[in-house]
Amino acid sequence: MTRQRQLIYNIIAAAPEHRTAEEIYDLARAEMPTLARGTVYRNLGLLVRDGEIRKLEMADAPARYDREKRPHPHLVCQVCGRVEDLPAPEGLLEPFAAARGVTLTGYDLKLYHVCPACRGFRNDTRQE
Amino acid sequence: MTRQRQLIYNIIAAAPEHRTAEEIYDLARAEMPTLARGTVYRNLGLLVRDGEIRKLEMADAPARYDREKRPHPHLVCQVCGRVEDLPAPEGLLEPFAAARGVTLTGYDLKLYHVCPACRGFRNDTRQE
DNA sequence: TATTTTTTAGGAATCAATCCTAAAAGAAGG
DNA sequence: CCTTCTTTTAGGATTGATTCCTAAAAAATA
Repeated sequence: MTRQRQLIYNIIAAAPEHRTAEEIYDLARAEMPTLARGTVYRNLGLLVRDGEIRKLEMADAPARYDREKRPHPHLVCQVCGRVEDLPAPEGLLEPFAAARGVTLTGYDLKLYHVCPACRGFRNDTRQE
Repeated sequence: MTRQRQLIYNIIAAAPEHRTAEEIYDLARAEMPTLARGTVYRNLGLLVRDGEIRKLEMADAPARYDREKRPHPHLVCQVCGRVEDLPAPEGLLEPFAAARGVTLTGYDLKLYHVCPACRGFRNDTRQE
Protein backbone atom coordinates (compact mmCIF):
# COMPACT_ATOMS: atom_id res chain seq x y z
CA MET A 1 0.00 0.00 0.00
CA THR A 2 1.68 3.19 -1.17
CA ARG A 3 1.25 6.54 0.53
CA GLN A 4 -0.49 7.85 -2.57
CA ARG A 5 -3.10 5.14 -2.56
CA GLN A 6 -3.72 5.46 1.17
CA LEU A 7 -4.17 9.20 0.82
CA ILE A 8 -6.65 8.82 -2.01
CA TYR A 9 -8.59 6.21 -0.12
CA ASN A 10 -8.64 8.32 3.05
CA ILE A 11 -10.09 11.29 1.21
CA ILE A 12 -12.96 9.19 -0.06
CA ALA A 13 -13.50 7.31 3.18
CA ALA A 14 -13.51 10.47 5.27
CA ALA A 15 -16.65 12.05 3.86
CA PRO A 16 -19.99 11.06 2.36
CA GLU A 17 -19.45 13.40 -0.58
CA HIS A 18 -19.44 11.84 -4.00
CA ARG A 19 -16.40 13.49 -5.47
CA THR A 20 -14.96 13.52 -8.95
CA ALA A 21 -11.41 12.36 -9.70
CA GLU A 22 -10.43 15.97 -10.21
CA GLU A 23 -11.78 17.02 -6.82
CA ILE A 24 -9.96 14.15 -5.18
CA TYR A 25 -6.81 15.12 -7.05
CA ASP A 26 -7.04 18.68 -5.79
CA LEU A 27 -7.64 17.62 -2.20
CA ALA A 28 -4.80 15.13 -2.36
CA ARG A 29 -2.40 17.64 -3.88
CA ALA A 30 -2.92 19.86 -0.88
CA GLU A 31 -1.14 17.17 1.13
CA MET A 32 1.15 15.73 -1.51
CA PRO A 33 1.94 18.37 -4.13
CA THR A 34 3.86 16.08 -6.46
CA LEU A 35 1.00 13.61 -6.84
CA ALA A 36 0.25 12.99 -10.47
CA ARG A 37 -3.20 13.02 -11.98
CA GLY A 38 -2.60 9.64 -13.58
CA THR A 39 -1.81 8.18 -10.17
CA VAL A 40 -5.18 9.30 -8.89
CA TYR A 41 -7.03 7.73 -11.80
CA ARG A 42 -5.07 4.50 -11.60
CA ASN A 43 -5.61 4.12 -7.87
CA LEU A 44 -9.28 4.95 -8.11
CA GLY A 45 -9.54 2.21 -10.69
CA LEU A 46 -7.75 -0.25 -8.42
CA LEU A 47 -9.85 0.66 -5.41
CA VAL A 48 -12.99 0.10 -7.46
CA ARG A 49 -11.67 -3.19 -8.82
CA ASP A 50 -10.94 -4.37 -5.26
CA GLY A 51 -14.38 -3.32 -4.07
CA GLU A 52 -13.05 -0.70 -1.62
CA ILE A 53 -15.08 2.06 -3.20
CA ARG A 54 -17.67 2.46 -5.94
CA LYS A 55 -17.58 4.37 -9.16
CA LEU A 56 -20.63 6.35 -10.12
CA GLU A 57 -21.00 7.16 -13.80
CA MET A 58 -22.83 10.44 -14.19
CA ALA A 59 -24.78 11.70 -17.18
CA ASP A 60 -22.74 14.24 -19.15
CA ALA A 61 -20.35 14.75 -16.27
CA PRO A 62 -17.20 13.19 -14.89
CA ALA A 63 -17.55 10.05 -12.76
CA ARG A 64 -17.89 10.32 -9.01
CA TYR A 65 -16.65 8.01 -6.27
CA ASP A 66 -18.60 6.63 -3.33
CA ARG A 67 -17.15 5.29 -0.10
CA GLU A 68 -20.17 3.06 0.42
CA LYS A 69 -19.27 -0.41 -0.87
CA ARG A 70 -22.72 -1.99 -0.79
CA PRO A 71 -24.92 -1.52 -3.89
CA HIS A 72 -27.51 1.20 -3.43
CA PRO A 73 -29.43 3.74 -5.51
CA HIS A 74 -28.58 7.40 -5.78
CA LEU A 75 -30.61 10.54 -5.73
CA VAL A 76 -29.28 13.05 -8.22
CA CYS A 77 -30.27 16.69 -8.55
CA GLN A 78 -31.00 17.45 -12.19
CA VAL A 79 -29.89 21.01 -11.76
CA CYS A 80 -26.72 21.05 -9.66
CA GLY A 81 -25.70 17.42 -10.03
CA ARG A 82 -25.48 16.83 -6.30
CA VAL A 83 -25.66 13.16 -5.35
CA GLU A 84 -27.06 11.51 -2.24
CA ASP A 85 -27.11 7.88 -1.22
CA LEU A 86 -30.41 6.10 -0.88
CA PRO A 87 -31.09 2.91 1.07
CA ALA A 88 -31.06 -0.30 -0.97
CA PRO A 89 -34.52 -1.15 -2.34
CA GLU A 90 -34.72 -4.53 -0.66
CA GLY A 91 -36.49 -7.11 -2.73
CA LEU A 92 -37.57 -4.68 -5.40
CA LEU A 93 -35.23 -5.23 -8.29
CA GLU A 94 -34.52 -8.93 -7.84
CA PRO A 95 -38.11 -10.05 -8.40
CA PHE A 96 -38.43 -7.64 -11.29
CA ALA A 97 -35.40 -9.21 -12.93
CA ALA A 98 -36.28 -12.77 -11.97
CA ALA A 99 -39.75 -12.37 -13.49
CA ARG A 100 -37.96 -11.89 -16.80
CA GLY A 101 -35.61 -14.81 -16.38
CA VAL A 102 -32.67 -12.52 -15.82
CA THR A 103 -29.94 -13.35 -13.33
CA LEU A 104 -28.92 -10.01 -11.90
CA THR A 105 -25.22 -9.39 -11.48
CA GLY A 106 -25.63 -5.80 -10.44
CA TYR A 107 -27.66 -2.67 -11.00
CA ASP A 108 -27.41 1.05 -11.34
CA LEU A 109 -30.39 3.07 -10.19
CA LYS A 110 -30.45 6.83 -10.26
CA LEU A 111 -33.48 8.80 -9.22
CA TYR A 112 -33.54 12.34 -10.52
CA HIS A 113 -35.13 15.25 -8.73
CA VAL A 114 -34.54 18.91 -8.11
CA CYS A 115 -32.95 19.48 -4.74
CA PRO A 116 -34.39 22.03 -2.32
CA ALA A 117 -31.55 24.44 -2.89
CA CYS A 118 -32.12 24.39 -6.64
CA ARG A 119 -35.87 24.61 -6.21
CA GLY A 120 -35.37 27.72 -4.15
CA PHE A 121 -37.58 26.48 -1.35
CA ARG A 122 -36.60 26.17 2.26
CA ASN A 123 -39.86 24.43 3.19
CA ASP A 124 -39.15 21.22 1.39
CA THR A 125 -40.70 17.99 2.49
CA ARG A 126 -37.70 15.71 2.44
CA GLN A 127 -36.71 14.13 5.72
CA GLU A 128 -33.01 13.49 6.52
CA MET B 1 -36.20 19.98 -40.49
CA THR B 2 -33.00 19.46 -42.45
CA ARG B 3 -32.22 16.37 -44.48
CA GLN B 4 -29.37 15.60 -42.11
CA ARG B 5 -31.57 15.61 -39.06
CA GLN B 6 -34.24 13.54 -40.76
CA LEU B 7 -31.68 10.97 -41.80
CA ILE B 8 -30.25 10.69 -38.30
CA TYR B 9 -33.71 10.35 -36.82
CA ASN B 10 -34.70 7.71 -39.37
CA ILE B 11 -31.69 5.57 -38.57
CA ILE B 12 -32.61 5.53 -34.91
CA ALA B 13 -36.33 5.10 -35.46
CA ALA B 14 -35.86 2.24 -37.90
CA ALA B 15 -34.38 -0.28 -35.50
CA PRO B 16 -34.50 -1.25 -31.84
CA GLU B 17 -30.71 -1.24 -31.61
CA HIS B 18 -29.16 1.10 -29.13
CA ARG B 19 -26.44 2.62 -31.26
CA THR B 20 -23.58 4.94 -30.43
CA ALA B 21 -23.13 8.30 -32.14
CA GLU B 22 -20.24 6.84 -34.10
CA GLU B 23 -22.34 3.94 -35.38
CA ILE B 24 -25.08 6.34 -36.39
CA TYR B 25 -22.50 8.53 -38.09
CA ASP B 26 -21.19 5.57 -40.10
CA LEU B 27 -24.66 4.46 -41.15
CA ALA B 28 -25.63 7.99 -42.11
CA ARG B 29 -22.45 8.55 -44.10
CA ALA B 30 -23.36 5.60 -46.27
CA GLU B 31 -26.26 7.70 -47.52
CA MET B 32 -24.81 11.17 -47.18
CA PRO B 33 -21.03 11.03 -47.45
CA THR B 34 -20.43 14.69 -46.63
CA LEU B 35 -22.23 14.53 -43.30
CA ALA B 36 -20.05 15.88 -40.54
CA ARG B 37 -19.53 14.16 -37.24
CA GLY B 38 -20.38 17.35 -35.39
CA THR B 39 -23.71 17.50 -37.18
CA VAL B 40 -24.56 14.06 -35.87
CA TYR B 41 -23.73 14.99 -32.30
CA ARG B 42 -25.59 18.28 -32.50
CA ASN B 43 -28.71 16.71 -33.92
CA LEU B 44 -28.67 13.85 -31.47
CA GLY B 45 -28.57 16.45 -28.75
CA LEU B 46 -31.49 18.32 -30.25
CA LEU B 47 -33.54 15.17 -30.73
CA VAL B 48 -32.95 14.27 -27.10
CA ARG B 49 -33.81 17.78 -25.96
CA ASP B 50 -37.07 17.62 -27.91
CA GLY B 51 -37.94 14.20 -26.49
CA GLU B 52 -37.83 12.44 -29.88
CA ILE B 53 -35.25 9.94 -28.68
CA ARG B 54 -33.44 9.06 -25.48
CA LYS B 55 -29.80 9.17 -24.61
CA LEU B 56 -28.37 6.27 -22.66
CA GLU B 57 -25.19 6.96 -20.76
CA MET B 58 -23.12 3.81 -20.54
CA ALA B 59 -20.44 2.95 -18.00
CA ASP B 60 -16.98 3.45 -19.49
CA ALA B 61 -18.33 3.49 -23.02
CA PRO B 62 -19.81 5.98 -25.46
CA ALA B 63 -23.45 6.95 -25.04
CA ARG B 64 -26.14 5.08 -26.94
CA TYR B 65 -29.42 6.30 -28.35
CA ASP B 66 -32.85 4.75 -27.94
CA ARG B 67 -35.84 5.29 -30.21
CA GLU B 68 -38.23 4.53 -27.35
CA LYS B 69 -39.34 7.86 -25.89
CA ARG B 70 -41.06 6.56 -22.76
CA PRO B 71 -38.88 6.04 -19.68
CA HIS B 72 -37.93 2.42 -19.13
CA PRO B 73 -35.12 0.36 -17.65
CA HIS B 74 -32.38 -1.33 -19.60
CA LEU B 75 -30.77 -4.69 -19.41
CA VAL B 76 -27.07 -4.45 -20.07
CA CYS B 77 -24.66 -7.32 -20.63
CA GLN B 78 -21.61 -6.82 -18.44
CA VAL B 79 -19.41 -8.57 -20.93
CA CYS B 80 -20.36 -7.39 -24.42
CA GLY B 81 -22.24 -4.23 -23.49
CA ARG B 82 -25.34 -5.20 -25.45
CA VAL B 83 -28.44 -3.30 -24.33
CA GLU B 84 -32.07 -4.40 -24.32
CA ASP B 85 -35.17 -2.50 -23.34
CA LEU B 86 -37.19 -3.65 -20.37
CA PRO B 87 -40.82 -2.81 -19.64
CA ALA B 88 -41.38 0.06 -17.25
CA PRO B 89 -41.57 -1.10 -13.63
CA GLU B 90 -45.04 0.26 -13.01
CA GLY B 91 -45.52 1.59 -9.51
CA LEU B 92 -42.16 0.40 -8.26
CA LEU B 93 -39.96 3.47 -8.23
CA GLU B 94 -42.58 6.12 -7.51
CA PRO B 95 -43.57 4.74 -4.10
CA PHE B 96 -39.92 4.15 -3.26
CA ALA B 97 -39.17 7.80 -4.00
CA ALA B 98 -42.35 9.12 -2.45
CA ALA B 99 -41.63 7.25 0.77
CA ARG B 100 -38.55 9.42 1.06
CA GLY B 101 -40.31 12.66 0.28
CA VAL B 102 -38.68 12.88 -3.12
CA THR B 103 -40.54 14.18 -6.14
CA LEU B 104 -39.23 12.10 -9.01
CA THR B 105 -38.46 13.95 -12.22
CA GLY B 106 -36.98 10.93 -13.92
CA TYR B 107 -34.90 7.84 -13.39
CA ASP B 108 -32.19 5.74 -14.89
CA LEU B 109 -32.29 2.04 -14.12
CA LYS B 110 -29.79 -0.38 -15.58
CA LEU B 111 -29.85 -4.04 -14.69
CA TYR B 112 -26.61 -5.84 -15.39
CA HIS B 113 -26.35 -9.47 -16.34
CA VAL B 114 -24.33 -11.72 -18.62
CA CYS B 115 -26.16 -12.39 -21.83
CA PRO B 116 -26.57 -15.97 -23.10
CA ALA B 117 -24.07 -15.44 -25.88
CA CYS B 118 -21.44 -14.28 -23.42
CA ARG B 119 -22.31 -17.04 -20.97
CA GLY B 120 -21.68 -19.54 -23.72
CA PHE B 121 -24.98 -21.32 -23.14
CA ARG B 122 -27.64 -21.93 -25.71
CA ASN B 123 -30.07 -23.37 -23.15
CA ASP B 124 -30.69 -20.12 -21.35
CA THR B 125 -33.91 -19.45 -19.56
CA ARG B 126 -34.77 -16.03 -20.87
CA GLN B 127 -37.96 -15.69 -22.83
CA GLU B 128 -38.10 -13.50 -25.94
C1' DT C 1 -37.59 35.92 -55.37
C1' DA C 2 -35.30 38.54 -51.66
C1' DT C 3 -34.27 38.56 -46.91
C1' DT C 4 -33.51 36.69 -42.49
C1' DT C 5 -32.42 32.84 -39.62
C1' DT C 6 -30.78 28.41 -38.89
C1' DT C 7 -27.84 24.70 -39.97
C1' DT C 8 -24.01 22.61 -42.06
C1' DA C 9 -19.12 20.87 -43.17
C1' DG C 10 -14.78 20.57 -41.73
C1' DG C 11 -11.55 21.02 -38.71
C1' DA C 12 -9.70 22.79 -34.35
C1' DA C 13 -10.28 22.49 -29.49
C1' DT C 14 -11.71 20.55 -25.04
C1' DC C 15 -12.10 17.36 -21.37
C1' DA C 16 -12.00 13.22 -18.97
C1' DA C 17 -9.39 9.42 -18.79
C1' DT C 18 -5.55 6.31 -20.22
C1' DC C 19 -0.98 5.17 -21.53
C1' DC C 20 4.21 5.48 -21.61
C1' DT C 21 8.82 5.36 -19.47
C1' DA C 22 12.66 6.13 -16.69
C1' DA C 23 13.16 6.90 -11.85
C1' DA C 24 11.58 5.97 -7.08
C1' DA C 25 9.47 3.36 -3.60
C1' DG C 26 7.75 -0.85 -1.57
C1' DA C 27 8.17 -5.87 -0.48
C1' DA C 28 10.85 -9.94 0.85
C1' DG C 29 14.73 -12.30 2.73
C1' DG C 30 18.52 -12.70 5.34
C1' DC D 1 19.65 -2.41 7.24
C1' DC D 2 21.57 -4.26 2.39
C1' DT D 3 20.40 -6.36 -1.95
C1' DT D 4 17.34 -7.88 -5.21
C1' DC D 5 12.98 -8.16 -7.39
C1' DT D 6 8.56 -6.17 -8.29
C1' DT D 7 5.35 -2.56 -8.24
C1' DT D 8 4.20 2.17 -8.43
C1' DT D 9 5.06 6.84 -9.36
C1' DA D 10 5.62 11.53 -11.75
C1' DG D 11 5.12 13.90 -15.64
C1' DG D 12 3.87 14.32 -19.84
C1' DA D 13 2.12 12.56 -24.25
C1' DT D 14 -1.96 10.36 -26.15
C1' DT D 15 -6.53 8.87 -26.90
C1' DG D 16 -11.45 8.97 -27.57
C1' DA D 17 -15.72 11.05 -27.15
C1' DT D 18 -17.73 15.16 -27.63
C1' DT D 19 -18.07 20.17 -28.31
C1' DC D 20 -16.92 24.42 -30.44
C1' DC D 21 -15.79 27.69 -34.31
C1' DT D 22 -16.63 29.93 -38.77
C1' DA D 23 -17.60 30.90 -43.39
C1' DA D 24 -20.70 28.87 -46.70
C1' DA D 25 -25.15 26.58 -47.71
C1' DA D 26 -29.79 25.59 -46.84
C1' DA D 27 -34.15 26.43 -44.81
C1' DA D 28 -37.70 29.36 -43.28
C1' DT D 29 -40.14 33.63 -43.99
C1' DA D 30 -41.95 37.34 -46.37
